[in-house]
Order: sequence, then structure tokens, then C-alpha cells
Amino acid sequence: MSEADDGGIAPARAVRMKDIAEHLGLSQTTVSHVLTGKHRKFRISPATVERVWRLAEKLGYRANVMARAFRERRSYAVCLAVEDLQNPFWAGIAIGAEREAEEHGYALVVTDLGGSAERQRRALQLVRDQRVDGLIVSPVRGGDSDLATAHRHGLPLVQVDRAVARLPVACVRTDHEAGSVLALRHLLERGRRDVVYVGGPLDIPNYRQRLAGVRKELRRHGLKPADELVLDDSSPAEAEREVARVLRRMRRPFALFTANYALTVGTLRAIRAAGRVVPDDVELVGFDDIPMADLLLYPVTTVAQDVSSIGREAVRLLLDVIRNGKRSAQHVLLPPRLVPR
Amino acid sequence: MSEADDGGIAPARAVRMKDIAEHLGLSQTTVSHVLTGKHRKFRISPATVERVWRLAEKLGYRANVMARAFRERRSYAVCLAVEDLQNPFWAGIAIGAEREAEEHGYALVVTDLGGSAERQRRALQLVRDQRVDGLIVSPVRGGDSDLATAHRHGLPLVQVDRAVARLPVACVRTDHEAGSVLALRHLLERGRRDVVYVGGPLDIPNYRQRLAGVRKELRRHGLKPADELVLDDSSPAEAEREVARVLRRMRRPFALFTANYALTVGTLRAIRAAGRVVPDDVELVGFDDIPMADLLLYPVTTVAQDVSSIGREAVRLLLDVIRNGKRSAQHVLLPPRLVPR
DNA sequence: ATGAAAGCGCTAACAA
DNA sequence: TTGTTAGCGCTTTCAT
Repeated sequence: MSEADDGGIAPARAVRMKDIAEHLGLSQTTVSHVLTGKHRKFRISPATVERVWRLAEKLGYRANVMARAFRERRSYAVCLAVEDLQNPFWAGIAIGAEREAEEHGYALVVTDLGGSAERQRRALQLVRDQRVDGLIVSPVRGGDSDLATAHRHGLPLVQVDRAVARLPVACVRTDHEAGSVLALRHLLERGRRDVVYVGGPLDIPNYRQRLAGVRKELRRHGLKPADELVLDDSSPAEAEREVARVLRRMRRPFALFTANYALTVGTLRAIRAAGRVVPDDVELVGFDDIPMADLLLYPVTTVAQDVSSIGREAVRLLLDVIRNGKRSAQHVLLPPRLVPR
Repeated sequence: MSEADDGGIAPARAVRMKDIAEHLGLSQTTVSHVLTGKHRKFRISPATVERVWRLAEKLGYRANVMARAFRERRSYAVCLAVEDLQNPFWAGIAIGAEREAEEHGYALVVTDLGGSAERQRRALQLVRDQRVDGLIVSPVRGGDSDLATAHRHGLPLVQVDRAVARLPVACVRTDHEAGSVLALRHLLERGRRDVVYVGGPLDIPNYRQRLAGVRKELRRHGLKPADELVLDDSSPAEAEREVARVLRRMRRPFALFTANYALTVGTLRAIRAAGRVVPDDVELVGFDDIPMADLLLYPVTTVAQDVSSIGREAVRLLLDVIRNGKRSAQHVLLPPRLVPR
């Protein structure tokens, strides 16, 4: 009743190690030793090894991943929890991460946090439940303690893009400060002296570092930012509102430096609404590259991040933690690149 | 030696059903019945049910997903294989799919095929290896027979956006023809009579359907396309090249209708290079919405697809196949939406 | 150089 | 209403 009610063309039952063992008159153990590459360690005779390999090949043996995962308490999957998959920055990281994971035989579970601490908690739950062996996460606001707890419990973690303060967990990210320096150097070279910085809340290290880079490079030239906009939610809408006010105030030519993609978008809208002339009147440089930037109303120079490498490196680090228990908390800083336009 | 060499703060060993059973003097089976919600079916006494629940809660019991997956031959994960995660269209689908999967207790493994049949084969392998219970795929060129074979073997499959011809597998996609009709109606309402269609190879049904919609709506007005560009690889570069030629030829005002995002990008570049005036001189409508379209050099009206719903519906269908063995091959057509600009 | 046996945590057929 | 038992496919001690 319950078995063999195949519709006729049902796929033959999967080949197990046991099947190979029986065919060959060996024990399942020996087959396991061979098929998991431990034949040297167990001094299996070359002849036997060969026979097992051959038959496995012939029968199309594929290890039952679930059985192995269960037994080894490893899922051979890792999770990547990003802030917003629609953002090309995160999509790029996901692609890089997936490639790297695949090359190591790991599957990548991608989840979009959308800034929700609840969703971040669910991602952590995936690890606790052993559905995945580790988590690469871009920490959301208000989820710091959850991450700290998880780390204390020994869950393999790696951060990307941003890091929780004082949490001894590795983080892979762009050197934000260096990015700002690149941007400012560009502006200064083009003779700009008045630079307005547009960024997000300073309790987020990224924004602190980007602002620090701005100040640093200006100071080297004996200058200070003409203004520093520190926005609360750093949404396009808020950026548009606040930059509009700046535009009303600033009558001389000046430059704007926006600290990320969303802020750049809002700023562009404000510039358009104000009808200002770019770049003669205002010039714009923004963190994060923009797809199709050449087709925008205004030229925008960007600080591009090496998204693919961020993803790959994060996976490499995580697998290190998983496999070797390395608990390195070093931050990996990748250099940004200026895309002048 | 092997046990209890916790570093002191090691997380207590996970609670199993067995533990609860022992504490309560019950059998593991009963605990299983309760904890899997089958207590009605097995007529477990309310008192027992309550006791089990209470203790499970108190001990923080969490089912061992791997053990369950192994036993049930189900991973409670599905895979979404998209063409290009960097494309906002696919990112949107991924987000929708992930939300829906999560709501059903499934994890979503996302993979980026990048048009590679080899990578599509690997995605199918994930299903064979039972790492995931099913696959949502946007078929790549040259992978038709792999999909057909997989389907014959009974692997749970759902297609998105495009479908392999004569493959009896459900497909969730936008009603392409309706989308073209929307676009053309828009152009005709604005008095355009000369419309050049820019699309991809006609062996891809999507392009056939989009072209069909164009012809259909024009015919209703006794018109025919001024030209039909059928591009081979439908890359931005090719579109730019070919549209440039059209622009050189067409001197009177006319309209361009591009059949997808990449083609729209290339077309925009050609228009810019030719220095034509939009929309007085050429008007542009494109399939697929464009982020930040309001900030583009030229206004582009788009046919937006309901990406999130495509993702969600695909997951729903796939879970149907997985759970109920439904092998419906019906195509689900979602209506497009015109975003005039 | 190879094998026997135990067991990972869970489900389910069958007993009682 | 609850319990007994077997077993999923694999890895891993420990024998031989």
C-alpha cells in the first residue's frame, strides 16, 4: 500500500551506501570511509577503494544531505540577512556571497530584514534551530542585544557593512572614512570649498566614520564643512526636505556630499525641485554607486563599494568561524573606488 | 572526554522530546503527538496536553529541524533561481517569495543563475539532493531539457516570468500581452502613430507575447509598427547600437516601445547620444519599472509588473505541489500596471 | 584492512 | 488514551 505506488516512471529509490556495500560484499562502514575520502586514514586497500568509487559512479550515488546534516549537526547552509534586497548594494553583496558559498558546497539562505529587529531575531532563530550553520548580518537598529546574546551562545556570526559597538564579531565593510576622503579630495580638486555633508544618525558608526572622513580631508586644507545635515531616519523623503532648506539658504555655488544611496536619491529630488544647475551651481558626490548613473538628470560622482568582495569575504570569514571555530573579531576593511562623472 | 567540555558558558544541550517525556513520565511518542499538534487525532487527554505544553515552554523546547527533515524527507526550504538579482525586477520577486515562504515556515534559498544552464543544473541538483523541497525557476536558455527531465522525475517545480514551451509546469508571470496593450494605448492616446518596437529573440515566449500585444493594439487602430527590432542577446549595448540606427533613419517624431529593462537602458543611451528631444521628438515607453525614473534625463513611461505578488504566488503554487502533489500546469497571469511619466 | 554496532532526534505503524 | 518498537542514512567508536 504505502510502498511502490509509483506512477510507473517514478524515480528509482535513491542509492544508499548500504546498497553499494551489499553489491560489493563490503560493510557500509567501509563504503562510508571511501566515499567520504577517509580511505587513507583507514588504510582501505586501493583495490577496494577503486571498486567502491566505480560502483558509486555507476549507480549515481549521491550522499543524502539531510541524513548527513542530521548526523553531523550541520546543515551546510548559511544565512545572509540584508537590510534591503532591492538596494543594488545589497543585491550585489548577495550575489558575491552566494558564489562564494556555492564554491564551498554551502547553500545560501537570503533574508531581507527591512530594518526589523523582529525579522533579525527570526534570522538568529534559523541558526539556533540549526537550519543554517551561521549568519551574516547587517545589524538592524534595536537588535544589538539580540546579536550579543547570540554571540555569547556561540552562534557563528559575521557582520557586514555595519557593526555593533563593542561586539567582538568580525565585520566586513568598506573603509567608510577612506571613501569620504576620496570624495572630498575629488571636490577639492575641482575647486569646491563649501561642502555640505548629508548623513544619517551618528549613533550609527557608518555615519560617524563617513562624517569623520569628510572633516578630516577638509581639515587638511584648513576647511570645515559648510554644513552638516544629520538626519534621523535617513530616508529619501527626509533628505529631500532637509536639502531643500539648504538649497534655499545657500546662494553661492557649493557641493553636496551624501552618505548613502537613499540620501543621494532624496538630494537629487531636492535639486531638481529647486531647479538648480548641476554642476556649476551645486555639485554632488554620493556614497554608493548608482546603476544607470549616466542616464540621470545630473552627473553624480559616486564612491563605489566593492560589493561582490564584501559578500565573498563575509562568507569566507563565516566558514572559518564555523569550521575552525575561529572567533576573530577583526574588521575587514575593503577599499572604496571613486567613479567620477 | 567527549562530553561536557563546555567552556563554562556553553549553551545547555538542546532539549529533546525525550527529555520532556522523562520529566513527565510519559513516552516520547505522546510528547511528539502533542508537540506536533496531533493530540486531537490521538485523543491525548487535555491534562497531558497541557502538561507537555507547559514543560516544553518552560524548557524552551525547539524541534530539531534537521532530525525532522531527515525523517520526513523534507527540508522545509525551497529554492528561487533568478536570472539576475541585481535587476530590481528579480530582487522584488525574491523579497515577495521570501515573505511568503517565511509565513509558511519555509526558508528560501536564493540563487542567481546569470543565464547559465550549468548553474540551473546545480539548482536542480539542490532539489534532487533534497536540500530543498522544490524549485522556483526562471528558465535559462539551453536548459529546457534539464527542466523537462527534472519534471519527469517528479521534482516539484514552478516557473516564473518565462516558461519552457510545452512543459506542463505552472508559471507565474505578468500578462505580457496586456502590458504591451497598456503601453500602446497610452501612446495612441497621446497621438503617436509611428511606434518602433524593440525586443528580444522570438524563440522566447515573453518577447513573442509582448510583440503580439503591440501588433494587436495597433491593428485595432488600423496601424502597424513602424519597425520591429528583434535583437539577439537583448543587452543594453545591442539595444543602444540598433536604436541608434533607427534614430538616424527616423526623422519624424515617433515612439519607441522597449520590451524590458535592459533594452530600455540601452535605448535611453542611444537617445542621449543622438541628442533627440524627449518626448516631442521621440517618446519612450518601456516594460519593467525603473527605480528613480523621475530622476532620469528623460521621462519614461513604464509598464510595471507586480513583482512582489509574482514571488508570493510562485511560492504558494510550489508549496501546493509539494504538499498536495498538485501538478497543475496552469499559468497564472498577473495584470501589469501603467506608470505614466 | 574491514566490520559490527550504536546512535543522532524524530515520526508512525502497531499494540495494549 | 498511551506506550513499544522500528527505522530514516549516515558517521564513528571500537573490535577483529
